[in-house]
Amino acid sequence: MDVLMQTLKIGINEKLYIKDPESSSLGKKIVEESILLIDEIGFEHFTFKKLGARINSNESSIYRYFENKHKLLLYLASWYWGWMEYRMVFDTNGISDPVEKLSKAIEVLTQNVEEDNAFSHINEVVLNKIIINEYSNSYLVKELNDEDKNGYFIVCKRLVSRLSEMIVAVDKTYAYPLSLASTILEGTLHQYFLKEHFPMLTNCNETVTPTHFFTDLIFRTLNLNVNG
Amino acid sequence: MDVLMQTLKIGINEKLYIKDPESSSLGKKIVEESILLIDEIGFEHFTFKKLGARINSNESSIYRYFENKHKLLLYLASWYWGWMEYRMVFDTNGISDPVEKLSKAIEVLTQNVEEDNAFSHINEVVLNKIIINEYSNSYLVKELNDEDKNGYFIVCKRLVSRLSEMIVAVDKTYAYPLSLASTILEGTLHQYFLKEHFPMLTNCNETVTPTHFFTDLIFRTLNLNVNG
DNA sequence: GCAAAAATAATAGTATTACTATCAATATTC
DNA sequence: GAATATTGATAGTAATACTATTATTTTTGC
Repeated sequence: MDVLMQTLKIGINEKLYIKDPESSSLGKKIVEESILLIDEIGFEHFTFKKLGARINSNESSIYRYFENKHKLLLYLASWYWGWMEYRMVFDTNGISDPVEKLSKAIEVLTQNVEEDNAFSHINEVVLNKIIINEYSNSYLVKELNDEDKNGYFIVCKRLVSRLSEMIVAVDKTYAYPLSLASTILEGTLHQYFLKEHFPMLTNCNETVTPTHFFTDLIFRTLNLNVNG
Repeated sequence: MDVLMQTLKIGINEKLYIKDPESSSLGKKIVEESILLIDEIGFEHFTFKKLGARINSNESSIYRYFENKHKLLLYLASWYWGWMEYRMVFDTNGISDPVEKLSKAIEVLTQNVEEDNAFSHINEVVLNKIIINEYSNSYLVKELNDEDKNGYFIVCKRLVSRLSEMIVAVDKTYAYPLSLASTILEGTLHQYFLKEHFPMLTNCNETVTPTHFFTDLIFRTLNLNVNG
């Protein structure tokens, strides 16, 4: 990432926070350390009290940024998908061949996540671990009404439709571009999860990556030659 | 289901319960009504106290069957996958053509769930809804040690490897049979979830089913003619 | 049909969670 | 330097996720 990018900010639905955590150093610390703490003890055991103790702040101060821990997880997930979208768009921008473009998009979306220094208070590698392990905790929620859901998951929706459009650009006759796109995104998280926790349920390992599997899958499905 | 089947029982890892719920009428009622209550209020808000009130029994009595609500969900998930496995084996048994066999297996695993009268105290339709909405709550758990995990998820593992073998039988050269099998199972749940909650992220709807999508996907991937 | 054993119910109690409310102490800014 | 905003400390509440104890009911073995 070059210097131009140092003021980049991933836009997040304002309903997800009470006070924008990007607007103060306490807010950034809340986001930064919540990622690490959720990774360490799991979302279920994560509490604002524990986070407060960890950052030498107070439970009540954290509540002034986020309504509850669930909204905080939604915030982190939103950030993650916004970041993925930005990288996908950035890395495929300028590629005119639709096949090459789709191939690159799949690569960005399925490859192992690495640190991005453009966002110093967020550890993308650990955030990725959280998303793999806890993402479904964020959307499996009876509480959310439909209006809110649409707001919270708009990033995800945009990412799926972008990918779906790239699929259509490669094969106009394919009947299930949205389903294929959402399967790739969810399936990638799942393959990484299995690789870590139930390796006998996947062919992914140190040498075979989810990128190999999904690139092959997409190219076979859309009747293209594999050039992954 | 014919009369022969009336004594069928889906085998479940004994570590998942303290006292076998199939062994008493209270136990069966716990299982039966927990499915309905989890569906109604969501797993997060489900408590043994509420369940006790609903079945006119006592919180403490339920604790004698299940250690906690999480183990109960694992029990239900185990039952579900055991039941899916049994139906898949049953319905594909005797089909000798590998392509036809795989096709039938995909159909059983991806189609809309219907009531199975062989198991009177379990509402399979509602159980399926729970699995779609709450399944990942069961395996996203830092608590489980590896030994236990292997015990709890053995059914799932068996189902994935059976499906994977059917894939290999159709195409010995395909490099990712396990990943494809696990993607189908998880992906099916996800497509049903999207169809219900985020219809703009999937092509599945009233007429296009996950069975269509996945049958097409598998047959294209394994270079076969679609005959779904 | 009755005693012993097992299962269930009722009640109480504890530590933790997920907050809300209030007020005091610090920073910030104008 | 006063006014304002932010953060911290403390207390309090209702609900959750249990455990323990004892009472009551049901089952079973003879």
